[in-house]
Amino acid sequence: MNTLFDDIGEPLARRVGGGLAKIAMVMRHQAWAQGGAHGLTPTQAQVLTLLRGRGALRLSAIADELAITAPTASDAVAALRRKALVEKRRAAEDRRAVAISLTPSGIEAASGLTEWPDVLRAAIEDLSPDEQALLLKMLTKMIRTLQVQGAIPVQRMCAGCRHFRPNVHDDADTPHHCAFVNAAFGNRHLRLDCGDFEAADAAISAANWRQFLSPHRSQENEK
Amino acid sequence: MNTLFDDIGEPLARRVGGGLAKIAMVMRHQAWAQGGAHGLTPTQAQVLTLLRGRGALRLSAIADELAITAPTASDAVAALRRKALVEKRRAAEDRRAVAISLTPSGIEAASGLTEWPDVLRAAIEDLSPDEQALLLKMLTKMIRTLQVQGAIPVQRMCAGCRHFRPNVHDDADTPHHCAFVNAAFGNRHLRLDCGDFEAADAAISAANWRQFLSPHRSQENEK
DNA sequence: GAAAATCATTTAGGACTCCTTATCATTATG
DNA sequence: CATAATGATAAGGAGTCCTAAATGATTTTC
Repeated sequence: MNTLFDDIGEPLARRVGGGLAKIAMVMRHQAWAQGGAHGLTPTQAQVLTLLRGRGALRLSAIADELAITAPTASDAVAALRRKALVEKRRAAEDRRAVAISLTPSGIEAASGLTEWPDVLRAAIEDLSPDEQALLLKMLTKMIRTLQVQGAIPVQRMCAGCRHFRPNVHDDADTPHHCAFVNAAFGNRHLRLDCGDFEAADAAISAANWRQFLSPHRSQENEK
Repeated sequence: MNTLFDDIGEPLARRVGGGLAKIAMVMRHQAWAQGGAHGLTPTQAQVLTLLRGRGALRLSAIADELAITAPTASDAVAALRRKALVEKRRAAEDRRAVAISLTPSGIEAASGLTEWPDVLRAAIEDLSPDEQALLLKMLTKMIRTLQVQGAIPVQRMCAGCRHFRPNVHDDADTPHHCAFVNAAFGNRHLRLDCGDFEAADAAISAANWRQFLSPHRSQENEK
């Protein structure tokens, strides 16, 4: 079982990390190229995309979501305000805070951003649908781990959602269930940013997670 | 077969891309945090790591590998030279070019960089070994696609190497073969940066690739 | 209910990243 | 040999990203 290759070279996890780093490099490069066409930097484009999906946000929320410090976020937002793509208003509930939202031209700019750089899309679509579904599941796992570790803020994803019922159906194609829309779905449908997300409490979330990881519905089934 | 979820929301490839983007975000954030401890920026750390693995390089080679422009690479190298971590020498063969190499303190700094940020390593190691092997295979595919498209320079990876013989063994655990070390290996052993890499010519590379993608050794076996 | 602590954000300042365009040397090429 | 093409750098500008130190606004505490 063990081969020559198991004992030499870098450990598997490190090689996987190296591969992810290369993908990340391409994404960063693409982000510059794509944003440049619209006169936007990667960070600015990210802010726009974030606001498009989430509506008005605090500065601190933007900083958290993008894993940057508040001053950096403030810089980026100021640049966008200069370009009249966002506007700042004092928040009603907490008048220390500001609510940042897209202007009409910001909405337009953000929608133009949706188009993905072809190179990366091609690389993803080169994988079979099954592989893509599997990859999505693995990414979900990794992101969940990062979230639990506190490396990124809570994501609005199926894992961690109150409505998520992993591996409750016998159909191998669509084993999961979403209680919100009351429908079965599969790994290929897993979401990383769902508008209907509601955080589950810790105990449920942890139980769900175990259920998601190991599809063996041993005890449950016998009842 | 088709469910409600297939018709609403973003397409699978886009969600996968979104997941990769989140991972990329974490990596960038970690790169700042890790480099900061050594007084290095992410780009500088990348240059150091690259030189550690590859020895002396031209400036243009560094720029290509990191997917940045020559001026940017020049900036980063100049910053490293100021810190006495690299040295520049005119190349012997082409006196327009410079050969950039690590100084003793550069070697030391580069080896300190090897330690990965725990958060991401944990996220990868949270996947089962089988999943990691599968992920590595998918990353290999994606990187190969990017390489064929010209988005990144030729990588010194198994896919594309003269010594690679994909799916020639019946053993499901180690189906591939490396003619250089003359040993069987599996997906979990795939390399993205191998010192023994030698580029295969286009025809062989393409044939290998098809063989790698579809493990059905139909015709070959009957001979 | 005024002083103190806390919070959300901004300023200030510095090192770099990244780009485009332009300028040198040096090889190639016709 | 004169005209490309190439490898690297300079100049210049917008922006990223950080830490540390202000501002205001809002709670807390005595």
